[in-house]
Amino acid sequence: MPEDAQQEKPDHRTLVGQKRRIATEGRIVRAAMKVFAERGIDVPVIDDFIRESGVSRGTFYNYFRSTHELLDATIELILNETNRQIEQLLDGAIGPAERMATALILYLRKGFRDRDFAQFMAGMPYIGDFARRSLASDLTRGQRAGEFVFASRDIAEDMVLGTMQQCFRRIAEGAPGEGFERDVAVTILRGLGTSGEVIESVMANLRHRGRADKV
Amino acid sequence: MPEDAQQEKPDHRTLVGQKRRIATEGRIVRAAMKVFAERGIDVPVIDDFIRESGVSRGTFYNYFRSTHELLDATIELILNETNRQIEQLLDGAIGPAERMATALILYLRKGFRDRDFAQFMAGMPYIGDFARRSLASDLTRGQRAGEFVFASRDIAEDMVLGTMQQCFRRIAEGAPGEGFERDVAVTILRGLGTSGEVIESVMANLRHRGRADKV
Amino acid sequence: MPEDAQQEKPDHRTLVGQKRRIATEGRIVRAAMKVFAERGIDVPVIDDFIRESGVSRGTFYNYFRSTHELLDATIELILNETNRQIEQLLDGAIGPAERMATALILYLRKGFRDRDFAQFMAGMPYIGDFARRSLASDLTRGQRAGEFVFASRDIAEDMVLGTMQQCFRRIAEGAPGEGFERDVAVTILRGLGTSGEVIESVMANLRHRGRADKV
Amino acid sequence: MPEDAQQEKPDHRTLVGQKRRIATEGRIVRAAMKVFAERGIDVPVIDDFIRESGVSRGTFYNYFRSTHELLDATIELILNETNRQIEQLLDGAIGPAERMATALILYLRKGFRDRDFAQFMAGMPYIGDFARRSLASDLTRGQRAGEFVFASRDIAEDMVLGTMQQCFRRIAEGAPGEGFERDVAVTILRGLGTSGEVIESVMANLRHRGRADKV
DNA sequence: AATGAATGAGGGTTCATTCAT
DNA sequence: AATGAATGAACCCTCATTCAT
Repeated sequence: MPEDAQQEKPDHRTLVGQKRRIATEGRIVRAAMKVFAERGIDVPVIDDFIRESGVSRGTFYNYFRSTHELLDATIELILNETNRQIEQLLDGAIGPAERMATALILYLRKGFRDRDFAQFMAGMPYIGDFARRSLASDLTRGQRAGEFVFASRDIAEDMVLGTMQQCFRRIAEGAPGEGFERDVAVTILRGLGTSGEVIESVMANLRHRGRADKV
Repeated sequence: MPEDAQQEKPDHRTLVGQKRRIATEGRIVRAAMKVFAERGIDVPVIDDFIRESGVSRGTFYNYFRSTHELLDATIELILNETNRQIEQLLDGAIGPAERMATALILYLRKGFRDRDFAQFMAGMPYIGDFARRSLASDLTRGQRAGEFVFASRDIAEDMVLGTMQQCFRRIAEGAPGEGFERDVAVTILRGLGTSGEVIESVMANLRHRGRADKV
Repeated sequence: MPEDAQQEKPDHRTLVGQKRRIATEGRIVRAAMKVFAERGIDVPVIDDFIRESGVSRGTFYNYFRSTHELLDATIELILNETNRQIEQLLDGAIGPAERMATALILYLRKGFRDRDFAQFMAGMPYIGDFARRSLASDLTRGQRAGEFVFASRDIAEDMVLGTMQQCFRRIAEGAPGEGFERDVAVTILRGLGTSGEVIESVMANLRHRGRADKV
Repeated sequence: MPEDAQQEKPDHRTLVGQKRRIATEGRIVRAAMKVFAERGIDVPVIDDFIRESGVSRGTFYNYFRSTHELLDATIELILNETNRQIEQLLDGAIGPAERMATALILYLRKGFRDRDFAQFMAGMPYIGDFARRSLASDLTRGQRAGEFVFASRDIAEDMVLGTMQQCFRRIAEGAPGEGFERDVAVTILRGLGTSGEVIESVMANLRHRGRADKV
């Protein structure tokens, strides 16, 4: 019966349409990260995004109604992706301080390999809000385990995030010297009140396991 | 009659003109700090500055040819002024760690008293460049004196500046709890590798001298 | 199986297709009347019509190539339908003045019952062109019969149409008082030069026959 | 003293500025009437107004923030001006019916002389709101004086305005025959219930006085 | 030196139209 | 016949900058 044929077709069309939608949205967001990294968050104009992504003006507006909406989507995508990658290498066997050091180092290394990423992280004022979510629980656990000693968790957060942001800026501007990311980790652990012995053992472990070479 | 004035006192005229120039420029820059604090550095438009300062469009352009030029002038003015105030309270009698702690605390307190200032400091990515100048020599002296122990002066700078910027953001968003600025100082000194004893004595001294209550 | 249907009943297929065509076109035009009524004739965009009718963009263009084409079709449909309904109640037994009064009243009553219709009639500048066709012969007959006395048939038309349009506007804006449509008919007949006696008898007849309560 | 000179100058500048503002606003509104007349109220775009008036985009927005705001200003200006002209010729010596007939005729004659004006009046749906103000009191007075006999003042208004609007349309489309405006006046007076004798005397008076030839 | 009306390039947004499925 | 993603021209609006006074 013709009616059956009618039933089937829409499904096929719908599926094809959905796939295309997702592909196009991805294309725009990928391009957006690069643009935001290169030009900051307030300066770029819609034209920059459509030029970089290769879609038309109209298509851009089919997906995002402002650069701000696009920025949110971009941050979400980039950080989720990175966190997923890093989380894979952070299995539960290690203590809070080592976990913290590893994560920081992996983040920075990603910045070394992908200059756009470093610049993106350096320039986003809103990243803090996103990052605090994952940071908070790590700080609490480290404090309970006695590996972190700080008077205020807020200030601890500020220190970690602020330092990381400045370091990303440095990476983006031109590669800092050998051992940079390890030194950053040591500095931050010190600021978190981790004892010298724990710091030494953590850093030694990292060297052995080589975990931090991935990502 | 104006004509007489013209004939008789060309000098007077010039002097008045010069005074007016300086006064008008000051008016614009004062207003600009508030505008930059409230709206960031990329968003505000010329109209915001002339509305806040009360001068006309044409007058604005007599003094600054772009918002960027105005931003530079504003940073210069604000930071010089603040540094001068703080320097008065930092006579040579004290050691590098205490000097560092005092300066940081005084900066933060200024943020507490003047929310615009805190927001301004939180939002300026370029402030780092300016601040590093004064920071560099302090770090070197502290390292020589053995009060700071860090592997990389670059990273030490990043940590100090990054942490401070995040803390200004927190101040701007809403007053943090009691003892905030002292805790920040302790956290930063730890990050700089200052030993626990030195930190304790520095913080105790601050309490006695009460220097940090000024500014 | 669809294939069978194809082989066996090409006629059936064509018929179904034609029926669907007509049904879809009707759906779009119905929706269009509402849209034109609510938003006027220049403001609505294609999106308004496809949203209201529930068809897709592509389908819309299968039927109408512009909103102007759609407007023409809509006017044609609405007025033809209304005229057919009214004509049924206007059998030849009555004289020109009574016929005119009845038609006007029936039109207005349709507006009372269907606010969209009233708004549509109030907002269409082109309706005049359409309505003049049916109006012209009535005016001529009334003049010959001596029930209408006017110097210019053009002006008589303008008066009838203009008054009706304003009255539809009033209906659309909020229901006018009791007896509105009868008063309108009297006013228009007066303007057409109908004598007081004829007007009275016409209006009395209307009351008796109750014809005007339909539609 | 120089200060005096300073005091004087701003005044002069201000005055010059104000004059220019008024002149420019007038230029835009004049052009707008033509554009609205030619293209209706929803179709024209900002470009049409700036092309016709010869000002720049930016200047347009210095005076009006939307075409709607411009339309309001235009209606206000055109109708006030016309009313003022007509009012001069309507001194208190004449009765309501004559006053009404004269005003209608003068309005229509203005349409004859200025085709843009006729088109403007024909196309403005909002003009009714404006015109009703002046119409209302005339109708009331005529009713009290026994020269108008109607059941509903609302409907009387609708009839006058609706008829006039259709007649302006006719004028705009191409000049109607000799005696058009007098016939319109007669038709409207009839619709208002004015007796045949009063209508005759009013129309005769108009012929004698010749008042209606002005404007 | 100060004023503010005028300017127009640049950027934001909408929407009629096409076309592969 | 029906669908809806993609397109880009056309429109809207802002705002840095100029310039006559």
